[in-house]
Amino acid sequence: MTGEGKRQILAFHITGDMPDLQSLHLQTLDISIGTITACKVGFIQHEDLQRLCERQARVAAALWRETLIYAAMFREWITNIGRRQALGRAAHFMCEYIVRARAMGLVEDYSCELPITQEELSDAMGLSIVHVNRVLQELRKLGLINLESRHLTVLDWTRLQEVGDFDAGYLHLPKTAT
Amino acid sequence: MTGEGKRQILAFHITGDMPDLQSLHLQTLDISIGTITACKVGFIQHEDLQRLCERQARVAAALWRETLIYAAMFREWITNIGRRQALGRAAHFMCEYIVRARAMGLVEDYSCELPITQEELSDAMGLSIVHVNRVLQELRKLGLINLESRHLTVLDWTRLQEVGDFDAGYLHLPKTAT
DNA sequence: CGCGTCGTTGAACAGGATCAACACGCGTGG
DNA sequence: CCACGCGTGTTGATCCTGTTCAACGACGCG
Repeated sequence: MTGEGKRQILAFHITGDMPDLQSLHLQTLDISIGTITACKVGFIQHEDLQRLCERQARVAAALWRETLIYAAMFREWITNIGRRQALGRAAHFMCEYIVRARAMGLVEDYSCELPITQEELSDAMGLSIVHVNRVLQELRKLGLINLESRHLTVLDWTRLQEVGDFDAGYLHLPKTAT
Repeated sequence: MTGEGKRQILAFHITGDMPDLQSLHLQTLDISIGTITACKVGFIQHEDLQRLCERQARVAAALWRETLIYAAMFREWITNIGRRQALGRAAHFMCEYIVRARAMGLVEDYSCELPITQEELSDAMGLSIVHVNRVLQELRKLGLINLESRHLTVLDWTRLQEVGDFDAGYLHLPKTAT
């Protein structure tokens, strides 16, 4: 939250993600984490994780890698918000979301759940609610996506990527998943 | 660089920083790194660093921590660009820069070198050059900073922080440095 | 049935972008 | 030594993308 009371959403975590890994080696938590759907959450104490990492360098490297990929996503969001205008920004978001969801096995035929309200989308993309609404309509009108009742279907993957100027490289997924 | 040819600067590194740590555990580099001043750069092979981290869990944790702090800065930039308007955005940038510079011992009396052109600033803050110019003038007119010939002086630290809605917590510096 | 959340729409507004000049300092080459 | 070009900073005018405000409709749930 900004001092002015504005919210910025920094990431959406999906099944299998470890949201709090970002603060593993930091004393204070500089963000807050919340759920937007019903969730099953597993907890691991930081101390336990740290002790594990001390003994198992391989595990440490894997988790470290995970945090680096999140950093790459943060960077991509910076350029998305800083340098792309609303339509491309939204398209880019949809591309990222569906690629990540697919990597978790949540996508069937370019179609997946998107349990995110337009208000949350606006706080993630640095736009107003009203404009998010209009941009989503534009994406629908262009025949790129179908989005209703929390369900996203990508109708034209190639063009959606073009509009969103999207390249999945920064997600560092195994090639089979892309 | 965006597909449209627009540039987004994601971070400025100063003396003592390790710019490429972000790709230590990633195969492909998804960003590019350049210098904007004359620099002395030391190189360490990723493999050497990885081997070191395998044997020295302490070192690994310290470097990992470093990357996490960068991730925290990326997050702060997202909210800065996404949710603050130009004046506050610039003020926030100046606050972050001078705090980081001070932690490296580069600040004397709220004053340090800022070898960054307005064009680079604009690409970092997601603004146009012209608007950066005007916003900097505004900060000067408000008596918050003095910025000329690559030299930044903060004239009113308290108010600059207020205008920039700045809290140094996310930089995770030792308390003595703040 | 009533209420809250979410999505949608229209109109007016504003923050910042874009375009086009120009000023200034500096290094380089003629 | 001077002219020139380049990078950088600055200014004014106009345009446009996205915000804000305000209202309404649809839906689900207690």
